[in-house]
Amino acid sequence: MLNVNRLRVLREVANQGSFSAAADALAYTQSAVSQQIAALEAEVGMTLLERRPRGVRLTAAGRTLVEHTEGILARLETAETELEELAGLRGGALRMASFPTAGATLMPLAIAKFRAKHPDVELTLAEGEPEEIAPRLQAGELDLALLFEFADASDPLAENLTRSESLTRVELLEDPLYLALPRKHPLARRKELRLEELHTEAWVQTSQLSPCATHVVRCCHAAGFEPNVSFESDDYQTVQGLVAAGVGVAFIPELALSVVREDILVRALAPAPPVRQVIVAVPSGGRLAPAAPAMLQILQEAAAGYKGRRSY
Amino acid sequence: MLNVNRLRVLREVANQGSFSAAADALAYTQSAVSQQIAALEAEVGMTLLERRPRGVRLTAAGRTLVEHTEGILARLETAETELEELAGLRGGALRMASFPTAGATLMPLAIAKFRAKHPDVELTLAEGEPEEIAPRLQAGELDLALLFEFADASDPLAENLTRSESLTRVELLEDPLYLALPRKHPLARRKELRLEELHTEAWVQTSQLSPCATHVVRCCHAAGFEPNVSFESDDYQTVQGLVAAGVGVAFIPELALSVVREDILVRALAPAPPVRQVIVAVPSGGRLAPAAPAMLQILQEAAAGYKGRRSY
DNA sequence: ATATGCAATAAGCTTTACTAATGGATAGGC
DNA sequence: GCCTATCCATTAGTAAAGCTTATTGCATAT
Repeated sequence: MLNVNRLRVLREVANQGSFSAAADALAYTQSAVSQQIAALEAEVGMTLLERRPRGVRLTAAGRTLVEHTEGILARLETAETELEELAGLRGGALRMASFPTAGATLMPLAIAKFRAKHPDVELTLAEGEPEEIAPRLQAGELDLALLFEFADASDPLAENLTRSESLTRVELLEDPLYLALPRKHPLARRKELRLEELHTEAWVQTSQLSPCATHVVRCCHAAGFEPNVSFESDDYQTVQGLVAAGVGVAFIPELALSVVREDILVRALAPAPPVRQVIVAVPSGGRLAPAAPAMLQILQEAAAGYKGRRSY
Repeated sequence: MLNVNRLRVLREVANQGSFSAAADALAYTQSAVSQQIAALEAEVGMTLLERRPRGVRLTAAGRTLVEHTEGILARLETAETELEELAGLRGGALRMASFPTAGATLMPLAIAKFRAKHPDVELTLAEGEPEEIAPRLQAGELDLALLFEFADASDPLAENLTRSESLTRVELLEDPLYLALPRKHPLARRKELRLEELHTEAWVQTSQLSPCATHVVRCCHAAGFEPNVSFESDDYQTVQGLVAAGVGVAFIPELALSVVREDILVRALAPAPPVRQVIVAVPSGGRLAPAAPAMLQILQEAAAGYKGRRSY
């Protein structure tokens, strides 16, 4: 049986008029295209493309094959479309919310992917802290939420979520916290730091009662000191600015480190860094939005792209 | 894009009613089928088959997909058929000839494969020694011939073939010669033998003037002795019988060893075994039969299956 | 209870398919 | 006429896909 993916390559070459252009269009290398076409020609035992100085042209055999390829690919698309209709991904909406950091990193990626795959589902995204979002999900105002919680802590939100019968939680990603220091800080030359070594520092934090701030304080207590909080901001770009200005040091989660200012340094905490668990929550059972599983899958793929790329 | 081969697996499962049966039909293992279906279901994000105690049944989504699959595969076949028509493999005939050993081994395999792929080409096969066949090919009585020649020798046939403008030769396979001994022969315990050690033996050979016999004699001369030929037969089953009966020892090419009698032993010759080169000859250029390239390709595949399975 | 038929999973290996790097041919600029 | 840009082919190395073997688990029939 002819390999349909190779046929798709052939069609692209025919459309573009050259191997190189087809390679660009398919996000392949020219070599890959050349090899696929060579394999296809070997398979059918004839030349499909006439090589000419400024590209290629279809032979009679090639033309025949491309015509059928159009039909085959069209039919494949029809099949996919029908499946989407069955799955309810044709029309409808998906109301989402996420905590701010993910809203700036994971979600845009996932939304772009989802749009490409299911252009007819209307997506909306709200931002908010976990403690605001969870109730709205339970109330049916949202279809899918991106939350976080601290695994070790007796986090009341986490308790609520795990117990709740009406919500399903899926662990998406572990987001470790790193320490941000001014570039000139004396401890900055070390690759790893122990929390105890920072007991004399001034701290920049997220706002007083937020789970992140609470957790930072708890960590410091565990390390035997009370953090001296000099400033608070819920925007990690601001936090980076404050650290750079020498106002203090700060914990910043990896997801908020997609952009790191030149004038600060990021260091891992030894032995084990504190971690916040990023989770997706959706209503259980019947109240699950048709598009939710598809979005969940895409989120998991996007999250996989974030794993194992810690550079600090 | 959905993977068409997976769709084909799905269709087979739907037709057969169970993974295991589909696996048999496709010459896969049950595991492979299970994995392909699992991958397909992950891809579309829904269950395609309902698992039931005595096999599986299609879900609505599965049914949709199978219907389109039928169309897609049908179109693929149409494409292949049209290509065959273009290549002239629709109708027409291919007149072949081969030397006897290949006629009993390689050719049946190749013919079966070719028939499956191009059922409308009428195949004929004659048997004969290279020296009879080559002239008939040149005369246009044949479209494709399987010959052999001895590489080291100043083989007049080989000379003729390489020089001839009207024939194209393709090297197909190297067919090494082994030594056959009666099971009780004193030298039989050794794994490899040197030709010199056999100068006192009686020999069973192919008929006097055949290229094989000539070559054996030449080898013996090179090893410094004149073989004492006690018997001649052109049928290697007969040769095996004569060796078993203790009439003498014999050279037998690997291709003739697909069946080896229990009461003889086969040994390799050290340091390098004599080899006969199996080649395919076809008329050059315009006189090439349309079906010849396809058959050549199939022969090469069949020959690849013979390589590297020497067990002696 | 046990055997049987079927699917899922794990681990290992082979094959396929891609990338990167390089070579060779041809047309067009200068 | 030579240089250079533009293409395709080829080779080697690597990552991913796909297959096999072996094992497990489940449900029904004996």
